[in-house]
Amino acid sequence: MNSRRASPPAPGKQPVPVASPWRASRERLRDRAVKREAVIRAAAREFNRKGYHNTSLDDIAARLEVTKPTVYYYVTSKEQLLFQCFVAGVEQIRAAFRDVRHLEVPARERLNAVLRHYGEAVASEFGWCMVRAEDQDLSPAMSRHIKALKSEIDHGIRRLIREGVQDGSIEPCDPKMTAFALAGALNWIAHWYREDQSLT
Amino acid sequence: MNSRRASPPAPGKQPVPVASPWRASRERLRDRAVKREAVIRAAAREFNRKGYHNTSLDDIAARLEVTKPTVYYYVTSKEQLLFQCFVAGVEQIRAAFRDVRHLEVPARERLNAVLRHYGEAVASEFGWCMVRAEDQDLSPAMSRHIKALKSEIDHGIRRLIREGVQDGSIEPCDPKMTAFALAGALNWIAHWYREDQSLT
DNA sequence: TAGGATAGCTACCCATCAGTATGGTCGAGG
DNA sequence: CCTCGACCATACTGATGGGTAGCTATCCTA
Repeated sequence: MNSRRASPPAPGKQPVPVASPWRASRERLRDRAVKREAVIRAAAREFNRKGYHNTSLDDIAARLEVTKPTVYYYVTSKEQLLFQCFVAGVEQIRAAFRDVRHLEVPARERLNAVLRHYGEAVASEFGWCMVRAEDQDLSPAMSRHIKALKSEIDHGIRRLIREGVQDGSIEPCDPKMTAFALAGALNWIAHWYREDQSLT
Repeated sequence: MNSRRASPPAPGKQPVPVASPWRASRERLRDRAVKREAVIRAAAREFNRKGYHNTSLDDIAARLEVTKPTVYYYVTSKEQLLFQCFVAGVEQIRAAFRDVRHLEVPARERLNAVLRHYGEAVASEFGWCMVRAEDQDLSPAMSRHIKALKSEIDHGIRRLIREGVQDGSIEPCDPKMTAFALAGALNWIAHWYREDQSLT
């Protein structure tokens, strides 16, 4: 459909507002990590736009103005690409938990802070990969890894709810179900990522 | 991977607990509609288990102990299959709205009834197709159709919330955001469809 | 009992796409 | 200069899977 192939004589006119660490072969950066991260971000953007299965590695490569083998130079498989996007998204939430851990405020406020970061992470470009990525698309090993990360976050929320109930800042409720409902409501944000309203 | 091909001499030993309207060629039913519905249900089950893109039409056919062209005898494409699953799921929720419309109880109770049916629909075998089906997987025409159906349900929930706020059975809130949160929390059920607890 | 309609199967086509073999280019160190 | 290695492109493979052509079997009707 869309013309790929960014040949040097004809640079094309693709809608690529995102800066690519490659640009011209002259100014190639040496830094592997930077480029690898750029690959993952580009993959997340494309997955976000078209879905995992509707995105080919050629698409991702074209978005970066390189070719598929270049992508494979930085990641080993498409599956790993999705996995890395997932981890990047989850890491934002884990960071939120760490930031809040040492605060000396009621659990209710800590929960609010975590949920706000949670919502922002879900609304970010990695949000799709976290929420809509099916574990069926991943190998059993990676699926287990992801389940563990998700479970860690879930239990973190439950713990904050329990603490909130204990210190009185949250009215009594079932932590398990409440955590499910909260996570569900926030995850749902990833389905209408259009505006950036923040709420809690 | 898995052996398909249900040849007449060797019926195989697939785990097919679900009754198939075909069984043996001797007792073939005449009823097109029944079989068509069976195809859609089988598709929904497989999509639910393995995801849309990880399910081939051969898988669905094998589950019914028929072959792929037979499936195509009842539906025109895989896309239409997903669409039909979607419609079947949404129809359950629309029915809930119709059932409740004429009740003479506070809006809060009507909302609760609708949400309960909503949750049950999401937890059903069509739940996945409603919640996790990406509109990217469908043609623009079908995508519009689905968006319209979703929007209808969303506005139905908002209307109930507004009415509840007016008659005092629901505390004041932003109907739009509240509807989003409720739908999100319930849709999230489709991600851990394991137990059948009911809650509101 | 011929003929048509229904319903299903075997065998195939072909587009897509993940992943790779191979070779070329550029910069740095000898 | 001249190689070595990092980096990237061209061009391929191989498999999967959506969709189809065409044959066959059964049943209903005239």
